[in-house]
Amino acid sequence: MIYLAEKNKIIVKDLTQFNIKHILECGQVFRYNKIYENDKEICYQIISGTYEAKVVQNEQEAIIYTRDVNYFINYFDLKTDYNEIKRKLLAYPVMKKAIEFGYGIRILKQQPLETIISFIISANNNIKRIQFSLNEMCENICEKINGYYSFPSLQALNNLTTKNFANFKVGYRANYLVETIKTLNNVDLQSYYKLDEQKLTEKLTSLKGIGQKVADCIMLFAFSKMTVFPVDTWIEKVYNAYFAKEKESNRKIIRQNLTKLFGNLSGYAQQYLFYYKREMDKKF
DNA sequence: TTCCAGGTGCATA
DNA sequence: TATGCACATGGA
Repeated sequence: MIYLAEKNKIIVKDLTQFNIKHILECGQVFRYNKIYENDKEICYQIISGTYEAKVVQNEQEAIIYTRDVNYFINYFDLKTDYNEIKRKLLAYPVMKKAIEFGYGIRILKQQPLETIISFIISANNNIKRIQFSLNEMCENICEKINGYYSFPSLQALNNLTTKNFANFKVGYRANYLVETIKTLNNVDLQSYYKLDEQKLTEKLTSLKGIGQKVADCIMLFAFSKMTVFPVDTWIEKVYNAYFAKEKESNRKIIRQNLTKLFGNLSGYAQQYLFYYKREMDKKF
C-alpha cells in the first residue's frame, strides 16, 4: 500500500510512484493550478467534477488534502502498483529515459462527461488554451463554492449555445460541443464502463468532434482502457524519432504498430512518452 | 507571414 | 476505404 488515508487527507509515502507535478502536467488533465512552489515543497489545487483537493508534496511525502478521501483514492488510482508497471515497460529500451523523466506519473480516473468535453476542445489546439477555455466555461456557468468552480453538470451544459462556447474561445469546436451535449442527454455514460474497447470506440466516435484520437484519450483517462494508444502530433514525433525505420505520417498505422508493441500497457507507455517528448522539446 | 497546437468532418474518387 | 482541404485562435 503506497498511501495512508485519514479523515480529511491522504498521505502518500512512496514518492517513487507518485509525483504530483508529473501527474498533473503530463497532459491528461486540464483543471489544476499550481498554488506555490519553493525549494522545500510544491502545492497544486486540482478540481475534478464537483470535487477538489490540494496536494502538497515535499521530499518525504505527498499529502492530498480533501473532503472526499475515497473519491481521490480512486481518482489517483492509488491502489495500483506503478512500480510493477514501470518494471514491465523497461523491457522496451526506448522507455528508459521517458520513465526516468516522468517516474511519478499515474493515469487518473477522470469523469466521463468532463473528459469528453475537455478532449473535444483539445483537438488541433494547445494545452494552454484548452485550460483557458475550460476555466472560462466553468467560471461562467458554475457558482464558486468553497473557493472553486466545479465542472458543470450535463443539465447546465445544455444551456450553452454555440455563441457561448465561441466566447470561451473554443473556435470551430463550438458547434461540435453543442451537438454532442444534445446527444448525451439520451446517453447513460455509466453504462459505458461495461463496454469493451471496440464497442466504446463506436459509441464515442459517433459523437460530434470525437475521432479515433480523442476517443482514445477518453477511453484512457476516463474509462481506464490501457490497450489504447492515442496518437497525436507529439506521439507522431516520438514514433518517428524512436520507433520508425522510415518516416511514417499515417497515424492509423502508427497506432497499430504501437498498440501491437505495448499491448495492455499501451496507455501507460503513451503517457510516459508524451510527457517526455513534449517537455524535452519545450526546453530546446 | 507562416507554422503549429493532445484532429475531425465532409466531399470526392 | 483513402485522400485532401477547411476549420478558430493566438503564440512563436
